Amino acid sequence: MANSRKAARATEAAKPARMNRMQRALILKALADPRRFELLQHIAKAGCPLGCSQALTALPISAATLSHHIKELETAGLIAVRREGKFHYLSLRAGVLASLAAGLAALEPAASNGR
Amino acid sequence: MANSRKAARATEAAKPARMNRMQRALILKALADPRRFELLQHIAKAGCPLGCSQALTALPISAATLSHHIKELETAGLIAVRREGKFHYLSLRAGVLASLAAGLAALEPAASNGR
DNA sequence: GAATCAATTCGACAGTTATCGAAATGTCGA
DNA sequence: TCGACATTTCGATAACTGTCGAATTGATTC
Repeated sequence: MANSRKAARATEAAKPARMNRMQRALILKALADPRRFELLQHIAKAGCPLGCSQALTALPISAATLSHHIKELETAGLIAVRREGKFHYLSLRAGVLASLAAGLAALEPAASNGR
Repeated sequence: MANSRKAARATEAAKPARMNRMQRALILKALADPRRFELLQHIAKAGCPLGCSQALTALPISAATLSHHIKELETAGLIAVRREGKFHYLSLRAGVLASLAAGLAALEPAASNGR
């Protein structure tokens, strides 16, 4: 037991860590809502952390709903929220989407083999 | 000549075609349910097309529920159902998961790569 | 045709979720 | 402290979804 293989955290983004099914289900559920996906896209494209107000102007939803979606994305581990006084800034958490993508792609049987 | 991408149609699985957001939302929704994901995993692992009855013995759900999940996966375009007389066989549709995975991975800003 | 098995559809129910307005919390400047 | 602004929480509602048993459709065999 004691599989402590989590110490290699040097460069911080190139490792698609394996994720368990609970985590995966959370993430997929978070991504499955179109508004939430759109929000995530905005965060991803922004380059710098995105302010909530900017997100609010970019999406046709109320502040309450935005807050709800932010919480979902954060709970899923997809984004990080930096709270700085009055403002909150949203940014992608590196590696999570890559992990998921790797896991999904791995389901396919290598594609180009004959049958 | 300019469209050399179309010419590579022979082997037919190595190019992640772009998918629109409606399609993507459908697929993500289909994947977001744990049972459905498990079913998809079974189909993927099976190698040969999986019979409904086999799927039914592999999952702790009723036939009605299985049928519902199969329809969801099929509607999303994730699986193909070959109907052969009394029996139906489920198989992965190649390229769909890969497409989705590519799209998701592309959201991340390539992290530590010089690009 | 009748019986049988596989799969789907129907009708219903329980649990979840996206959404909003209103109220509350928290932060900052005057 | 007060007021203005950003964000969250609360309460409620409508819509959706997973689930099942029962009824149905469809194919095969007797």
